[in-house]
Amino acid sequence: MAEPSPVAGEARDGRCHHDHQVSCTSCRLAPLCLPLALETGDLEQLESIIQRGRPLQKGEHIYQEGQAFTSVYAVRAGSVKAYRYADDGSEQVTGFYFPGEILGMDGISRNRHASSALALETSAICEIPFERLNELSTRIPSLQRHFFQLMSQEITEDQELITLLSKHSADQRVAALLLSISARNARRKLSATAFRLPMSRADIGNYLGLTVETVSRVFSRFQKLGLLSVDSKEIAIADVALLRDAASGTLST
Amino acid sequence: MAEPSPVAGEARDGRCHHDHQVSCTSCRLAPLCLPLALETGDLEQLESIIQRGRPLQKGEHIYQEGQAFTSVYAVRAGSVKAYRYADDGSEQVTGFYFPGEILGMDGISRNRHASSALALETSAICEIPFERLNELSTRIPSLQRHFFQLMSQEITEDQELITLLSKHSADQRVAALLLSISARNARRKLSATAFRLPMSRADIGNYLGLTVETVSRVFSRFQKLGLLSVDSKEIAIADVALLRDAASGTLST
DNA sequence: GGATTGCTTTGCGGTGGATCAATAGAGTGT
DNA sequence: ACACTCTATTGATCCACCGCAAAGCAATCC
Repeated sequence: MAEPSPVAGEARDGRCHHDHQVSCTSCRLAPLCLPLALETGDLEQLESIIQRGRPLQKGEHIYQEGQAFTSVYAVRAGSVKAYRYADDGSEQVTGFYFPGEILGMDGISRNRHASSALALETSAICEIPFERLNELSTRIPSLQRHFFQLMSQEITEDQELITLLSKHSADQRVAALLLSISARNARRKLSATAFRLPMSRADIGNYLGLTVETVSRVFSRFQKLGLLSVDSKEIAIADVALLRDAASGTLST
Repeated sequence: MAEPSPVAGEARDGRCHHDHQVSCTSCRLAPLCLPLALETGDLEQLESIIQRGRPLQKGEHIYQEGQAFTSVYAVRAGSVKAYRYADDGSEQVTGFYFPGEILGMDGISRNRHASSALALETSAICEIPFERLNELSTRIPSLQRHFFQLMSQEITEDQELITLLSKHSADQRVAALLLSISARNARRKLSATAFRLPMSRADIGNYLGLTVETVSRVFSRFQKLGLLSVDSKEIAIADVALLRDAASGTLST
């Protein structure tokens, strides 16, 4: 069976159709640009339904579990933590979102958000009303496809996290998170080796199924082994190769 | 902000638009019926793109990781295990699928299946070519919506598994899986208290992030405590309340 | 039937990460 | 500068689960 061709006209060089950088913050479409192929007219329509909200302060919620679902959201600047409550009332962090990423798609199935999301720092978030996106999608097939892909990607990422939680050691989990953040930084043309973690150790531990203490210990050990240098939330990856070894479990010491 | 109204004409009583039971196997649309509201003409169109494949034997693959993505699949009879490979080559079970459920949606994002799926027993699987579904969705808005919902549901379920793996003990994980299977049986009008597990202990352990031995020990303990009776793969839930306690971690002994 | 193979159960010792506790540091407001 | 609070680090102990090993049991094949 023949392989399906990639979406026609898909942007390939990390620029959107406005010829903006992926991480551009002036274009309202920024978070959607990368894999999107649209006619100019369609593009204007899409742009018109995206609402640019006021900046959110650290700790402010974008939406909360159980709230009526109306929109998905795109991060334009800052960072976001998504979490849900387990039956025992404890918090479970389900993901971190950085500029150019979409969140809130777990609310579609029941017309109600299945998780909460809050800003980890002062952030700019775009609101994309889902009903209008839905209508637009029926008229613009490539947009429909794009959203199917975004949701599918979310599924894939969740499954990767499942694998991480199910099979990997504390070292591997922390290494994998750092590499993931590093890669996402690179995608935004930012430094892949030095960055600031916007979330607390507690959030990291919660996300990775570890305690704060274990996360802290792993950071200390990694520093001692020369994989990276840690200054509270400032991380500098010193040896990517070793860090990859740590992530795959093949680190010697 | 007003709450979005539910999809107009949505089936509410567990019957599809052919007035079949949810679990009907004679209707090719069975796995899609429950939440679907379509005009008769649309229904025929949808039915015409769904392909009924030959029965799969136990162990046969529906698709494999890395294969070109062309279709999603609906289970009509039997059961399916989905799994992916971790970087170290070990297997990670990401889900079990029963009649009326859809799988393969993780392949959409990269036009390539992100996981493999195989029949756990002799099974009937419908193939739904995604390109044709895509076209159809642009013409039938409620179908588009329905597929968004299915994918969103997959995300929610993955996140529930993440919570399970991250925060819960072996007892809680096993109890949760049994309750999930029980609930899915009930949805198909089958017994919620007595059923046969189609998957091996190894699969269960792999899915839940536990070893075979631990799974086996938990089954034995649950039996000793009178929560259920276990005869290899035949499970009979003896005390649902206690099992729920076990799932929430409030089991006394 | 007997042998082979694969799956499940049970026992026992080891260990990675949780838990408890104490300290140190960073951030915030006065 | 101070006190106060929140977050991070480090140490010591403990336990749930893993890993190995052996035995029991079921299905399949010759």
